[in-house]
Amino acid sequence: MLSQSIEDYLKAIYEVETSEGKVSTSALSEKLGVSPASVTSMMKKLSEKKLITHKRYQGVKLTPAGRKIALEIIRHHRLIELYLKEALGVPWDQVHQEAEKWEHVLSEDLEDRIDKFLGYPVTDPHGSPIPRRDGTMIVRECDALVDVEPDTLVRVVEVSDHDPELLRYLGGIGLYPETEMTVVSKQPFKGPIIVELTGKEYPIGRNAAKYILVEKANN
Amino acid sequence: MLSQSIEDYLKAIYEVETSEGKVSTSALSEKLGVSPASVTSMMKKLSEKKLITHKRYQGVKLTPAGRKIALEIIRHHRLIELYLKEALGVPWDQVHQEAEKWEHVLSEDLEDRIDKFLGYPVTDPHGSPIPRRDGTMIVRECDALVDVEPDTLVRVVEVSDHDPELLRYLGGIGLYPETEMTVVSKQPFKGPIIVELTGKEYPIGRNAAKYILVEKANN
DNA sequence: AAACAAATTTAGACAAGACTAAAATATTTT
DNA sequence: AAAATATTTTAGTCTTGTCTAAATTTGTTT
Repeated sequence: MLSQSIEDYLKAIYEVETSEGKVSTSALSEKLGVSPASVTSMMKKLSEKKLITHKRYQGVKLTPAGRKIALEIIRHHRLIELYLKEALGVPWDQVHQEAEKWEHVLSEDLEDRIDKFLGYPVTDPHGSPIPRRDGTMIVRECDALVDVEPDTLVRVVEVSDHDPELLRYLGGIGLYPETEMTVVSKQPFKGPIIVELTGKEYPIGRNAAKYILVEKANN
Repeated sequence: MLSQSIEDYLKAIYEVETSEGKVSTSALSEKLGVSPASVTSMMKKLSEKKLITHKRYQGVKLTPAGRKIALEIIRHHRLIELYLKEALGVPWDQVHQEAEKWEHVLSEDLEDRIDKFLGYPVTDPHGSPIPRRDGTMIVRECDALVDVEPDTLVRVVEVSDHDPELLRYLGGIGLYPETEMTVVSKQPFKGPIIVELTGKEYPIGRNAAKYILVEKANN
């Protein structure tokens, strides 16, 4: 059995690996809220357990075994997020923090029951794909909203679940996965991006727009 | 925030206090599966936090603050047990171990949602009363099955949730809380107790019968 | 290419919570 | 009531996961 700490590190490594390619000590340090020194000492332990490969002063990489565990935890996390929303009506900005704790103590049996209850879902409430039990996961082509040219009709694919305040704002304007909207303009001087949905225009900050993934809608 | 360990100790102290009156180091040691020395050192910590009172070589007692926390954890535990059974169909012999882990990471908000979903229930799947949010709990008069005289019609009130095998046996013969049955006989030489329900007779070991609480049915 | 800055690792300390072995106290037996 | 036994506590150690401060390596300037 792996400790909650180890599971958290593996998950963080997976996420950094996916979003940035390279996994540096400082990236993990910031993501996990621990000191760089703590990260290094955990990296040593994970190397010994053959869950990652680590070259001193270069980054870190998951081994297949490490990746499998990371995906199991992420599967727990995302199933729980969706379950809490569907079964108990927890708002989408709150499901993340609840899942963050529960994911580490979910049994395989309960995982299967939840999966079945939800009808073997493919994405969580934020549009993130749910890894399958066998450790595979569907990857979709999509762009960050911040990179989309004005006058494009897009469909929201995924929204990062890490900032509850952003999620509340987006929920408030009706912006969810599957929502279609038009990018109206990008204000100059790093100003906000203006999108139009349900006939109204809303501003979305450049920084927030990095965390909203969209695909071009075939209009 | 209290550690999971501290919560487990407080819960164990509450349970021993309720079932045996005196709370000894050795009782906690056995219940928690840790050495007596570990118990003593934790007792020191809990005393400093004013959650228990501890007289050297005499036992230990919960303070009102300690009892409140113990009851909060037990409330979590029992709500979760019932929720898992009702919402996800987890069999009653498995809900305990799942709740044992989840109880420590359940938020107040989710606790309330589950409570509401279940219609503000009063007992868990084993018939144990669920403490209310304010720390009060209904106590019922009942006898251990092992102490009941033959030829009595009784109603099952509560069954201990600690032995999955016993629960599977009892479930198999249809013995649940609320079930009515007749104590037919007590076999000599510490032999089993014979009960009759749904027209059939079943043996129940003396030891198991200590953990089945019943009340006389007004027949 | 040397100097500076940034990132990473090492060294050493600490808190929590467990352990074993030995000492102290209670309890039971004779 | 003294001896024997059982229980509890103390003393000291270990592991996990964190920290700070200092040393090392890498990357970036000039």
